[in-house]
Amino acid sequence: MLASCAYLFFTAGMTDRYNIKAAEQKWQARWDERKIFETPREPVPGKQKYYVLEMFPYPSGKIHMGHVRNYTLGDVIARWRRAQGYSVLHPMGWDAFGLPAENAAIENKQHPAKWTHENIAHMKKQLQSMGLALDWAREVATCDADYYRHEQKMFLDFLKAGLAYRKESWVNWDPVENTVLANEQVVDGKGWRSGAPVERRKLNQWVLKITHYADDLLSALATLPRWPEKVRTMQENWIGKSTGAHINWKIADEQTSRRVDERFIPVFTTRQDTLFGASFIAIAADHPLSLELARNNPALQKFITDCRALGTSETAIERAEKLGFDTGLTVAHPFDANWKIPVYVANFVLVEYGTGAVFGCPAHDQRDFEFATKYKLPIRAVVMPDNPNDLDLNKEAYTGPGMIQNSEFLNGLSVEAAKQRALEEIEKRGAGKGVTIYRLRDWGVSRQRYWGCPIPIVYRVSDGAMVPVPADQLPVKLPEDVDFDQPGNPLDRHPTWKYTTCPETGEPAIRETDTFDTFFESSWYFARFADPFSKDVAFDKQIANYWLPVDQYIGGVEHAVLHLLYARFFTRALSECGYLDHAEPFAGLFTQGMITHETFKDQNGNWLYPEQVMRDEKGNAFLAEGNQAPATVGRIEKMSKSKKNVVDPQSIIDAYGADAARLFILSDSPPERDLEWTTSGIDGAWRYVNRLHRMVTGFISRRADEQTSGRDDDGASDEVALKLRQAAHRAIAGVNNDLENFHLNKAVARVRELTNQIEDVLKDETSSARPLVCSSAKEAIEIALQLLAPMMPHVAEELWEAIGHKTWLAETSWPVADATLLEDDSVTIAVQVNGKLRATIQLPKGADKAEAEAAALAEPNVQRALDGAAPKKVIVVPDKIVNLVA
RNA sequence: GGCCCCGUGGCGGAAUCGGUAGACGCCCACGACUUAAAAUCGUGUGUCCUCGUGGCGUGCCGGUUCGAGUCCGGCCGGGGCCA
Repeated sequence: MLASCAYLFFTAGMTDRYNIKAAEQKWQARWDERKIFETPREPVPGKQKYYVLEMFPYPSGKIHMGHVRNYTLGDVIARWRRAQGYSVLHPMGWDAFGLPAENAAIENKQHPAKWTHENIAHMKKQLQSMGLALDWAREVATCDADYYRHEQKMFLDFLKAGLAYRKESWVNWDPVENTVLANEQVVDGKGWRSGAPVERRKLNQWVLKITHYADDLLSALATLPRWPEKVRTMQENWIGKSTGAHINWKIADEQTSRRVDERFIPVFTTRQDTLFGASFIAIAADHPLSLELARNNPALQKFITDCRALGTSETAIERAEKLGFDTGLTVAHPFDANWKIPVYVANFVLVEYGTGAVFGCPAHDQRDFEFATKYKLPIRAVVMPDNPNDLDLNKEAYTGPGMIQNSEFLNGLSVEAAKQRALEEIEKRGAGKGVTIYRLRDWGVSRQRYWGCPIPIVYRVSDGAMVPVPADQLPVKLPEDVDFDQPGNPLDRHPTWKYTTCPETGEPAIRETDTFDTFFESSWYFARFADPFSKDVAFDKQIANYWLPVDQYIGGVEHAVLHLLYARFFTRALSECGYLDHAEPFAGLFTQGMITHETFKDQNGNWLYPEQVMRDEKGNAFLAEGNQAPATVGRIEKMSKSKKNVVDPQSIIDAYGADAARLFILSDSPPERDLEWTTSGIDGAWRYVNRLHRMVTGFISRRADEQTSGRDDDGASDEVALKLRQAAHRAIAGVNNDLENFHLNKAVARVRELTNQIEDVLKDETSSARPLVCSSAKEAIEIALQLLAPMMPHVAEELWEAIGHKTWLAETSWPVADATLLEDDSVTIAVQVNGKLRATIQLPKGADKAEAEAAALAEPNVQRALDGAAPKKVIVVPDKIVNLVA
């Protein structure tokens, strides 16, 4: 295989070949030694700041290709902005709390802290071998008490500000991870990491009041133009603002109601315009009224239990059969007290959403339609579409626009107008009021796990009072002596840590044994990076204000409604508590695509690693070892350990070098799209690194020969030299534009094109021997190296030095394109006849229309196409095109 | 079901404002070098034919325009988010 060939050549240390490993290590050591990527603690006067950040990694053990892509993208931006003269902050750290460390502890009897720190050490080495321009002096690991003590303080401040509270609620319980999950962490009814179906449990937990900012989080999306539209839409949908009404339905049958005073079922709706189409009320299984009625009703009790088994996921509920239980109760219609409507307990109503009760209008809601059909409830059309054929109530509900009918005072109004009118009437009658509700729920942050940040709260034994640990007693450190012999949370069964005294009274108290959701740590790390040196505070306010928001944040789209929403909330909450003066953490966001790879299986259907498979000339796959039995090639999918379609970045860096790996990952595919990892792709990148090296070192040695032989300029025109200079300066302008727009694949293509042009010039030995051509070739080579420096920093530095520079490229400012070289004084103009290309002509730039027309008509091929006739019409776009209409 | 994004050579992808479609790379073929192979270098590479500065060609059908990959309408296919 080619990969191994490349490796052989490389390790054979052939003298005429670029020694990748030696050069990469040399430059990494030099950069490191002089600490050139460390950002000064204090803001640099006279320089504009630029904060580049990639989502920090979980220290799982070793880096994967997704990391390589993520950090290469960020590094290109950081190095480029740095060369442009910005004061760049480009830090790195570790999202170090989390479940895998505990699982490793259970499996290997190794303490999570040890496991985590060993992984960090190894992954740090790996990242350093990529040659990233990172400020390692600011490295943080969120599992260190020096980090998490500050978030304990934040939590106390949130508590004071009313942004954190404790409540008993139905939660998503992941039976595999043995912990609670937030709504955002449940995907299709399954745990986002474990994939296990979540269960509903009622638990006491700590909750952050993200809903306090629901409206702001939604409307401020408009202030983030440098975020992908897709992510903004996802957050918008997730927050899910809807306006409607709360309507109180009076329970009509007083006999079943125990109390004498009036009782109501409050219902939330966005379709008050269809109130006259109501035919039932449905309440959630866990609605207080359901529970009350179930006390004396075993059948209802069983129905409620069945509903709970369904889980909390909206999709699961949507797909399940719509089931109901007739309570026997009826309620009075808000617009007609004599109109009695039955009350059902239904499995499709969620107690957490709205009021946990809805009114059913079967004609205009598909869910209600299915329910009404099943329980033979009336279906009454009150919205008439413009085309009456669209309304077929034997088949399905009609949910589109139309005119209201059968609705007394609403008749004749449009849906929108009727919503308004109905709301006025509801409020006039005192039957309810207009409200805005959100789908967004408050963020439950308690996790029943050890490897997380302790929640700084104790519960006094005497009276059960909940007492925050005073700020001066922080951090509440995780105990180190824990065992994982039994399932469950080791903190909960810890013999001493758990037992403490109340900071207020000195009485016995028990610590909160839950820890924070690990999304807590990642919600403020970007601010800590601004000032990780502060000991007593999370960060200096002035310094954090200076660096924030992050100018360019880069990471995977999978965090669109998790981390990115939490971080936006945290930034607001921290600002409210006096830590910051910002609302938004990330001014620019870029979401990269996944790395994919072919999948392989053996004849028994077992997944195979790519290195276990060889391909013959026809592309047939077979086992590389043993009996060479045929293998099947499957779909190209996201690299994943379970499908074994992974390539280890370390083996790539070892065999091809970091530059080639970086170049390939930047080439071809636009960064936002998925990138297919291929052997031929990395081979191509490797070839380019060597070709560049060969070209430049060849140029250097030849120039040395010619200087000693003292050849003269033969006085010929410098057309070749000019063309090359133009190409180089156009490449500068082009690459700037590409980087500005994150089109890194195009930037790579542009520099490769420039390299081709330089090679073409050098190939012609007579012209390239002329001093003018030679000096322009040197200029073009230097520009190419400067443009390549952000992408392939090592080989660029190596050649920059070889060509005679004493200053490093990493400390050289970005080249500036000479405007006079960007424009040509003659242009190629396309000549079309009836819109079809028939010729191209060369004209001086800015030639007038008559001149262009005359030149176009003079072309024989144009005359042939016109068949001798004069054109009926002539369109001339100066310097671009001439179109002759026959 | 609703909303959004995307369909360009054998492949990944370019084409910035509606103005020369296919930059750059991969694959492949042929040639040079070599005892040979690899590497390297060179040439070709959308498609069809009558091999011409020829016809056709950017998922399909239609429209706007002197001119459409690009704009508009409808359809087909893929993906995402919400139901």
